[in-house]
Amino acid sequence: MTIYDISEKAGVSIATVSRVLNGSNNVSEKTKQKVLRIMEEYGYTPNAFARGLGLNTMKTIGIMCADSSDLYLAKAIYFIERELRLNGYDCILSCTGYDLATKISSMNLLISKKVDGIILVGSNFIYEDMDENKYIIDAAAQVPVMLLNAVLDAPNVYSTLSDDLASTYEATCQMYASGIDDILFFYNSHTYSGKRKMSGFSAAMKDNNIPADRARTLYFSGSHEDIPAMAKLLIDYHMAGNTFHGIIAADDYLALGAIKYAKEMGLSIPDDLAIIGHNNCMLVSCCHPELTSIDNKLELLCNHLTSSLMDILNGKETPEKTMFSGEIINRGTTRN
Amino acid sequence: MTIYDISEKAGVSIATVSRVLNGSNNVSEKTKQKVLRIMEEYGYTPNAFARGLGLNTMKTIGIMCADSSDLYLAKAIYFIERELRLNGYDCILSCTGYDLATKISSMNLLISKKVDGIILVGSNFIYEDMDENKYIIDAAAQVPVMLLNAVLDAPNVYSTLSDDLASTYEATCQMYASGIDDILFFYNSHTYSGKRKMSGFSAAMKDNNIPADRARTLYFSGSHEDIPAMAKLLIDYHMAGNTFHGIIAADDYLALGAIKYAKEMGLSIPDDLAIIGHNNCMLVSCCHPELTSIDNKLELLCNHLTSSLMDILNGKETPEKTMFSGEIINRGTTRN
DNA sequence: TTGTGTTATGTAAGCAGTTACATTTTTGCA
DNA sequence: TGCAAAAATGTAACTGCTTACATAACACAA
Repeated sequence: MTIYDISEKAGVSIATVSRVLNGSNNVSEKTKQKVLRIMEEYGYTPNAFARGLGLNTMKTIGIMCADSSDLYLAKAIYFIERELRLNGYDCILSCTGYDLATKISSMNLLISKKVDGIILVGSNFIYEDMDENKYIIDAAAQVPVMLLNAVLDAPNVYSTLSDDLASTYEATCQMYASGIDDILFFYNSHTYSGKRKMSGFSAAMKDNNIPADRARTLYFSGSHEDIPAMAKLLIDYHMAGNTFHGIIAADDYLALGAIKYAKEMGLSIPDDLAIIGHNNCMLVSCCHPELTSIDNKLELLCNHLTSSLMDILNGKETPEKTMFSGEIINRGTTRN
Repeated sequence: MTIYDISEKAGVSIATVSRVLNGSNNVSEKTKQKVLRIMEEYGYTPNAFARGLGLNTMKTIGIMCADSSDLYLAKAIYFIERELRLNGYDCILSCTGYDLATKISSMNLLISKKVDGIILVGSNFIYEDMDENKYIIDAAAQVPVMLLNAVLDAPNVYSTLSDDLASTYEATCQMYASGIDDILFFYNSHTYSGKRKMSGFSAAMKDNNIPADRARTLYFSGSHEDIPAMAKLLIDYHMAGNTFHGIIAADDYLALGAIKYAKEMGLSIPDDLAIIGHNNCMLVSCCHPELTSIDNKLELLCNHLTSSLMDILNGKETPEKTMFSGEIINRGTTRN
C-alpha cells in the first residue's frame, strides 16, 4: 500500500495525499477528510524509509551510554527516552562500554544511520587528552551532541550537568562540621565528573585547614556492581594503617561498599564511620541505616538536556552549558 | 557525497559502486580496491534512508520494555543490545510504562519505523485477556516478535523464558526442608512470570502438605523501587496477626523490602526470618546478610533470544519456545 | 461579465540507493 | 587463434515519498 494506491482510490493526486500526510493546510477540508478516510479504511502507513529519504530525517536521536545497567545511567536513559518520545522522537540506544574504539565505532554507526542528534549519557565519554575527544567533535560537525554531566568546549556540543564540585564541597564541610576531620574520598573514575567531585573534596579539606596527609583519597578500579570488592579494598586500606571516620563516596554503589566494609569490621554507622554517597538512587534505601546521598536532580538534568536538544533542532538558540546545583539528602549514615 | 560522485571519481558505474558497498562478489578485486580507496579518500558513507528504501530494512530491532530503570530489565536490555550490535543490528528502545494504550502506540510506532523485529522485555506485555494481546499478534503479522520471560501462543511470536515454576517450587521446598513451614509468598505482579512463580510456590506447599491457610501470599502494588513501602506493607501484614518465618520474594527488590522489615522489627536473619529472592541481581550483595536468590540465567536467556531472532531473520527454523532452568544461589538470608 | 487574487490540485523532478537484465570483457580450452 | 562460458560492468527501472512549479478552480469586486 503506497501513496499511489491511496491517491488512486481517493481520486486525487499523490501530492495531495502527501499534503494530507504532512498536515499542509493547502488542502480543502473535504478532500482532506476523503483522503483520511481512505487511509484509515486501507490501514495505510507511510513508508518511513521513503519519508526519511525525502525529508532527510527519521526523527531519531542516538543515545550512547557506557553501561545501561548502571542504575544511574539507566535512570537517565529512562528520563531522556520519555522526553524524546513526548516530542515525537525515537531513540537508538548504543551501549558502548568504556573502550574508546567502541565508542568511536558506535558513534559512526549512529551518524551513518542519520540520527538527528546524539546524547552522551555520562561523563566517561570525555577524555583528558583532547585528541581522544576528536570523535565527538567530528560527530558534532554533523549533528548536535548533548553531554550529560560532562563538558566539552566545541562547536555544536552542549552540556547539562550538576555542580558536582559545589555539592561535594558542601558535603565535605558538613561532615567536617559534624566532628570528623579524617575523611576519605572514595572514587572510581577519573572522568570529568569524578575529577570535579575530587576537587570539591580537596577544596573543602583545604578550606577547613586539614593538612593534605589527612585528606585521603582511595581509587576503586573494579566493576561498579562489585560491592564486596569495594568493601575488601577498604578493609585492605584500613589494614595498611590508614584511619578515617568519614567517607565521601563518588557514587552510591561505592557508598554501599563502604557500608559493607563497616559491617564486616564491626563499625557502627554513623558513630564510627559516617558515609555520604552521590546520586541519591534507589540504593539509598536498600541498606541499613539508610544512606545520606547527594541528589543531583537527574530528572531535571535530563529534561533540560532533552528540551535543549529540541530547541536546537528547531533552530532556537540554546546556552552551551547549563549547570544545576545538587542537594544533600541526609539519612542514617551521617550524624544528625 | 553520493554513489554517483564515487562512481564518477572511480571511473565506474553506480552499479559497481553499489556492488562494492554490498560486498557482492561479482566485482574484480582491482575495481573493488579502487572504489574502496575512493570511498575512503572522500569519507563517503552511504545514505541509510536510500539504502533502507532499496533493501526494505535498516537493520534495526525494536526493544520494548516497561521501565528501563528496573535493574533486571536494564540488565536484559544491556545483554540484548550487545548481542544485536555484534550481529550488525541497532536497536530502538521504547520504554512504555505499564499502560496498555502506551504499549500499543509504541508498538505501532516501531512498526511504522520498519524495524526488522520486536523484542518485548519482561512478562508484563502479555495480558490474561487474549483481546488485550491483539496488539502483539497484529505486530507479529508484520515482523517476528520475541518475548522474554513470557509466552504467547501465536504465529511469529517466540518465547525465551526461565522455568520460574520449577525454581520457585525448588526454593520453597528448600526453605521448608530447612524447618520453616509458614512461608509467605511476596509478589508484586500478576504477569505470566509472576503467576508461574506463585504456582510453583503453591504446588510446593501443597506437596509438603501445608494446609492452604498456612501458605500465605501478599501482594505489593507500589513502585519496584520503594523498599520502605514494601517493609511497611510487611509490618502491617504482620501486625494484622499473620505469622511467617520465611519469605519467598518474586524479585530481589521485594526481598530487600523483606530485609528492611526484619531490621525494623528487630528480627534476626535467617533465624527469625529466612528470605529468598528472585533474579540474583547486584542487589543481593547490597544488604546484610547477603541475599539468597534464584539466578535465572538472564544472560543466557538474552543471548538465546537474540540469536533466535537472528536465525528467524535469516530464514532458519527456530523453536517457538525455549525454557531454561534457574538455580538457587544460597547466601546469608537462608539457613545453611 | 470580466479580471484578479486566492486557494486547491496536479505534474514531474528530485532524494540516494538496489538490482534485473543487457552488454562487454576476460578466461580457459580445443 | 577462435569460441563458448564465466565474470565483470553498465543501463535503466524501481523503491515511496516530498516539493517546486505549473495549472486549474473558485471567490469577489468592478
